Amino acid sequence: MVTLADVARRAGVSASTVSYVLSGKRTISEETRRNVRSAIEALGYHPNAGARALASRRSNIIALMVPLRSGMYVPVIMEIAMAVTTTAREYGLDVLLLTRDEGTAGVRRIAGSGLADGLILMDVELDDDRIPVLHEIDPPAVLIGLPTDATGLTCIDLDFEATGALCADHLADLGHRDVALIGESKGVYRRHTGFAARTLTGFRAGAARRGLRAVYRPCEGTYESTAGTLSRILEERPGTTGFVVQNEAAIPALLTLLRLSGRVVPEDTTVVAICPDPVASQSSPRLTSVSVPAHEMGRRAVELLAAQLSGVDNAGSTLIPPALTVRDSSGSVR
Amino acid sequence: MVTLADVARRAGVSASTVSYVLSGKRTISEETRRNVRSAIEALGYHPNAGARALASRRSNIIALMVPLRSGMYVPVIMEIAMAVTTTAREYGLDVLLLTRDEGTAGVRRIAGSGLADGLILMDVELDDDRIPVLHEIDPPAVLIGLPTDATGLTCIDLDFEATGALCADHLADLGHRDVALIGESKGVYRRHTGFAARTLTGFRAGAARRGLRAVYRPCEGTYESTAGTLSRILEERPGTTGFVVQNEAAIPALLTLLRLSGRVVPEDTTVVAICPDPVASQSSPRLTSVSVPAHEMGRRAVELLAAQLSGVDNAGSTLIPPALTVRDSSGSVR
DNA sequence: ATGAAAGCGCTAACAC
DNA sequence: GTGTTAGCGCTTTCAT
Repeated sequence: MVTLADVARRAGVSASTVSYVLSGKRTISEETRRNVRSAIEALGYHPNAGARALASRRSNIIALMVPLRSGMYVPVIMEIAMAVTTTAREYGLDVLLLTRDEGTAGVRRIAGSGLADGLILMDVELDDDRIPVLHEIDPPAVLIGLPTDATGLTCIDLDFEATGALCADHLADLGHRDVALIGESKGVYRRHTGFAARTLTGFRAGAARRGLRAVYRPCEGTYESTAGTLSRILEERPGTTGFVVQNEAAIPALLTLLRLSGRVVPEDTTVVAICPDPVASQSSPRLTSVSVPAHEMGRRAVELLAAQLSGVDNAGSTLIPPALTVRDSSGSVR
Repeated sequence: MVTLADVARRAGVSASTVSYVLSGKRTISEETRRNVRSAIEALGYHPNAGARALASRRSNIIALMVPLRSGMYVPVIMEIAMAVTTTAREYGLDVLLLTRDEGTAGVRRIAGSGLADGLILMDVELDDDRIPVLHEIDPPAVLIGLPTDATGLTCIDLDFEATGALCADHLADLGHRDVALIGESKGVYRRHTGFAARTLTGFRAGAARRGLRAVYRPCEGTYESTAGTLSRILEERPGTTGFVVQNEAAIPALLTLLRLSGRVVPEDTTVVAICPDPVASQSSPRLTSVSVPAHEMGRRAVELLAAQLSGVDNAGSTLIPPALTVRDSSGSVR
């Protein structure tokens, strides 16, 4: 193994000089820098991560805690994780992958061991059990999602309440009177996952404000459950012409079922999806949608965490305003 | 910060004793163990990861390199990543997430810095540029996928060649004569990704053996491209009644398109998918499929890597035999 | 602009 | 069964 001492010897300088060339925390003469650089190159030196972490009390690793339950908005999770990883590298950070099922013990373990310098938590519930632990040990952390009490925490999320309202407004603008929200699976609401609950709240409020009759049904996302969800909505309100779907797994099934039931999108039925853009534009017809800006959320979470690591206190919630893109599934009602 | 010395002082023993209680590498009296354990508990001690890595030359971290290109068989990647992470924890290992775009430099960086003790590489191409680096620096590593030359490497993958043949056999058994493989996007083949190429080889060989006429078309997975792919297949071979789909993104579109073209699955057309089980059983109709055992691949990759970390040389390729599950999309031709 | 040296918190001989 | 101690490879004062 090549050590810093090896590099120093070869470059004819002291160990500390090599260290300072690497960190840039001291002014180094051009010549020395060149010598050191070429010694590093020649020897194929890589600083030892453990030694560096021990001496500097910084691992340059951040932990990302992702939901374990597979099947839950997988594309969104994946895109966030990729955005976090690539952005982290731009800050010289690596990403440690933790699953949500490590729970509070995971947060304690990571913070306590110094394995990571900070955490990014996904799948945040309204009353998340990890939050008391964050207050207790107070590590640098960013939540992707918005809990009920975000006091003292740094959060970033799409403004799902505004998203729900925006969807209702769009349907109202098109003249729809009876609208329905096809939501995530029951389990998601039971766990009081923030985004689902907030979307529903916003949708109901928006619908009420615009005088729409709104119904809501959770949906597991399978073909059968989507069929059940849809038929119950149409039983209860046969005149429903506007649909908002928040469960991307249900999208293909919903479109097929509407077709089979003789409803034509967008001529007599409008569908608005809440999902990543690629999902919306790869459907047929291409769906009007509010984009879940997964990449941006991941990137900004890292930026916020990196700021904390350099001493900035950025507690507070950032809610990304929703943007609705009209595609080929929006039709107006005469 | 609580250190091992703090624990030792409180328990009235030496530092090494605490260390040995933790590692179990020495026999410790019941009483001492109890004292140490309760001191650890009382102080909320967590061993410092950096110090431990430095002293033991083991980080207890493994690196997982995943494809960056989003949209590529995302559910499979995600399921593998989750299986890797949970299995790793059972071995006391943490997982560092790297993206494929760090390439060979990433492999060098991780191995050189001692950040991770070993690597699991996904998205392995037939002639992968990371392989020479693996041979050069020879870190513990497992490839998920099968390159052309796997000499000296530990690989695990589904036996995609047998998978292709199995699909052809299933269609032949049902009496189909004209069959088609709807594959991954062109980019996947251009990059010589192993699994796609091997499936095609196996499918062609199997079809030839059984006297089937087989066509193959890549497919981007969008609705439009699936429509194009399907219509070109039917132009070329209007009598095609058996389809194998390897691109899970194309599945909903394919089913819709077949329906629109008046073909009824499984009455006059059979569809076999190569995808994770949940995808197959959530489609309508539920699809006959060869399961991509993502969870098993992730778990076994970690097991193989953990074995290497404890000194076992397990170079060689493990090909998981494919299993075909008949569901509601298989129909026989009279 | 550079060096010398004291740790960082742990592991693993080496003692007894 | 337990203690003593010498590092692991780096960062960072303190000197000059």
